[in-house]
This record gives sequence, C-alpha cells and structure tokens, in this order.
Amino acid sequence: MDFRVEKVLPNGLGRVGTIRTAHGEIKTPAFMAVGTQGHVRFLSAEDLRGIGAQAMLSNGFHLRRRSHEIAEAGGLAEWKPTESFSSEHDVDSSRRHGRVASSSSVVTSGDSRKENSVGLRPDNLSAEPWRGPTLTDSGGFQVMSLGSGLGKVVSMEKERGVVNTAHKERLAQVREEGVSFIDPFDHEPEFIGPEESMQIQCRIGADIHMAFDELTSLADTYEYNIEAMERTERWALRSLREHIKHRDDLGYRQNLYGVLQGGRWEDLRRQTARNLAKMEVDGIGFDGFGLGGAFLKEDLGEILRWCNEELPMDKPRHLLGLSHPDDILIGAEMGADTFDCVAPMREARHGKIYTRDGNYNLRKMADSGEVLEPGCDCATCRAGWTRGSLRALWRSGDTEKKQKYYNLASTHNLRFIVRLTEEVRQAMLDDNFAEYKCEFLARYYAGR
RNA sequence: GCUGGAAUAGCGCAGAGGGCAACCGCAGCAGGCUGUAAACCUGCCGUCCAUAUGGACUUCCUAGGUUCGAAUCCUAGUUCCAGCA
Repeated sequence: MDFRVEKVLPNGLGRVGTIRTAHGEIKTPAFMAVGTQGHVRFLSAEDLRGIGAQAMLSNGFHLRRRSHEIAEAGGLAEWKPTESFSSEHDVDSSRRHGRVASSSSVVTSGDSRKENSVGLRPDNLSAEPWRGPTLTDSGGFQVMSLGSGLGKVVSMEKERGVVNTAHKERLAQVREEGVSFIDPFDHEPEFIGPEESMQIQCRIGADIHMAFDELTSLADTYEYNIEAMERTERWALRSLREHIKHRDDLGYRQNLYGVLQGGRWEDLRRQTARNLAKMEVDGIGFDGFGLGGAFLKEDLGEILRWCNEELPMDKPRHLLGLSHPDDILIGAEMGADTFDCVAPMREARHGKIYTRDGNYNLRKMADSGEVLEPGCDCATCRAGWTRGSLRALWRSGDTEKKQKYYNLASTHNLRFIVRLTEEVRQAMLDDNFAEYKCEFLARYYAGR
C-alpha cells in the first residue's frame, strides 16, 4: 500500500500523510463517511463529494449477499446501490411495534398504530456511484453488536453497569472457526469466518479491508480479552492468507489491515501490535492496521499510544468507529490516520446538531431563525436553512420532508467532522496542533 | 322533525361493571446514541406532597339513578355526525 508520511508531531506518533489507493488519494488525518450498505444514508455521492469526504466505509456483513453483484459492477467504488435492500425498516418496525390487532371487532380507519411501519421508503440513493476510495469492515463489529452487546448501546461511559447479553439470547455465537449469526433482518442462520469475510470483501472490492476480528465489550474480563485477542490474531493470519489469494481479483490492488484488540490492557495491546506487525504469509504482511475495541473515553489516548508505539511508522492506521471531536483530536495526536463513525449522521437524524460551540438539540429550536451554525461552510448552512425550518421538516410526519431533513442535517454534521480533520491536518502542517487542539476543545466544551 | 351513531386527558384514539388516573400514537419535557438490528431508544407527561417505594385529591359531555363498586349499565338533557323527511 502506498502510504507517505509527510510530517510527524513532536510526540513521534501523530502524523500527516497520504494514502494512495486504486480509486484515489486520502489525505490524512481523514474521516471516512460510513455507508454500511454501500451508500451513506440520505447522502448521494455528489453530496459526499461536496462535503469533502475522501472515503467511504461499508460493511461486508451487510453487503455479503450482494457481493457478487458488486463484483460484476467492478467493485464497490463503481457500484450503484439499487432499491432492493433488505427492507430493513419494515421488518424492524413491525418487529418492534408489531402487536396483535386490537381485539375490538370494529376496525377503525384512523388507527394510526397499525400504520406505523407503512410508508417508509429506502434512503435517497445516489444517481451515480461513489467512485472514490473505499474501506470495508469485516463483520467483526457485528460479532459484538449482535453477540455479547446485543441490545446494548456501544458507549464510552464508565458509570452505567455494562453487562454482557446472555449466551442463549445472542444473535452471534463465537467459535474458533468463525461466528454463527442469526440475520437480524430475516432471522436466517448464517456463518462467517475469516475466509468467508475475506472472500466477501474481495468481491466487494474496497480499497482497504479489515481482517475478521472479535471486538470485546467493556464488560469482558482480562482473561476473556486474552482469549478473544489470541483468537483475533489466529483469525488475522487466516484472513491474510485468504486475502492474498483474492486481492487482485477485480483487476486492481486491494489492501488488508490487521485489527488490534486487547481491551484496556497495556500488555495485551503492545503484544498484539507486535504480533500483527510481524505477521506474514509468503513474505507478505498487512498493508495497515485497524485500531479496534471498546474504549472508555479517558483511556483512549493511552491505549492508542501503546498500540502505535509498537506499530511500524510507514503503515497507515485506522481508528475504528470513533468520531466525537475529542476522540478525533486525541486519535490524531496519538497516531491514528483515518477514522470512521456512524455518530455524525445518526445523531443528525436524531436531532443533534454539531457546532464549534458544542452541540444542541434541534427539538428546542422550533422558533429559531438562525442557520444551523453561523459561519459554517456546509451546503445546508450556505443555503441558509434555519434551525426552525429544519425542525419543521424533521417533525412534519411527511416522509419526503423528513428525508430532506436527514439529508440536510447529515450534510452539516458530516461536514463538521470532515472539516475538523482538515483543520487538524493543516494545524499539524503549520506546527500548531497543540494550540489548535486546546482552543478547539476549550470552545467546544465551554458549556460544560 | 324522525331514525341511527358518537361524546375519554393539548390532539387523535383504546377501554364496555372491580386489577383504571385510564392502552397506544402525536405533540410537549428531560436524557441518550461512537467499525449502524438506530427516520431510533429510555424516562416523565390530571393536580398536589415525596429523592423514591408511596400518599392525598379531582377526572372519561352534563345532571340524576342502579350497584358494595360506574369511563363502562339506566333515564333525561346538551352537542356533533350520518340517513330520511
């Protein structure tokens, strides 16, 4: 993988660089937009480019049944998602809201309860493919989110007592060979191991793939983290072996990152970093590394330091799944090059708007005539959309208006995070990262 | 004018003699969301006291009544809707 480091922070960890892929460059530090199903929800490829997103992260688990179709199209970058998604929302909302029809024999026409799951449409889909750099996750996150973390929020808060989901209730069960899933949408049983994940990812054909790993939860013990980490390393070797067989199948070079686990323990983190850094099959090692795990906020910087002090400087590192501004700042400082996260888009959909002066909830902005964030360079703010008018779209009950809201709000939050990484990069180049970080955080968290 | 039907918390609706201060949705209020089972989730949402378990009070159009007990049954009234004149 072509990765050039252009500048290193005085701490010897954080850096500015450029990753070159078959579908374009990524100037790091960079945030990748999450488009799990092959497109970012409610944002078109054109929107993404306008936002300045340099890469898109999708998920092999969610796209596994369409991988052949994607390969036919020439790979993820050239694939245009069509409407035949698993109708996630219909299945989901009928399960969650589904109830036996009222026992009354009279069916009233205005019973809105039964119409709840009706009228939902697929996300707005792009008129054209993304065509830029892409990354796919292996499905490793789903080992946790459908397994021990089923029904839980993946949180970095310490206080709430985190307890793992009981084994028999899980939709994912881990064995040495791989993981047996129950598909959360259609409830079909399925198996994915490292080989399957690599085959799927190589058909999807993203520029960067993740080795199949097991993410532990904050509730797991030291002993279990050793077990999961060692298994993740064995899976990493199997992933590498399988990846090498298929990495050129679509006519361009695909790259594989090995994923570090090890929870919050220094010995585990350093050990797995060293093991993965020297892991090879036929003289071929990983092209980069994924920094994985569930972190307590206060531990993040130190854990990343342990990992990155052991990893080679000349290979890129992707911090998996984090994007709150403080996480990005500490991540970049400690040597993470790329980031991804669902939070900017999901929180936008849920009404949380990011600004330099902290976040606010659009629910409380019914009467506001201000733009989302004065001075913001995102398309939504430049077009002059006010908080009140966006709130009205969001709460309208009209599907098309809501979709418009999701598009406009996602645009703003995503641009906010992308801009943050652009500024971090520039600050590093200008030798004032420390001041930039300090000022940004002081202002962002001033209200606390 | 006659004949049916309906009146339930801010709104839309459930409930058809005791588990009812009353389901659910919307609206409202307060939180949450980090490699997406997330256009979602949690809590509150008659009034008053209590951090809370809880307690007190006033409720299902109005007024009477039946009953140990009524949002639910009966009578009358009021208003609204539909059909017929």
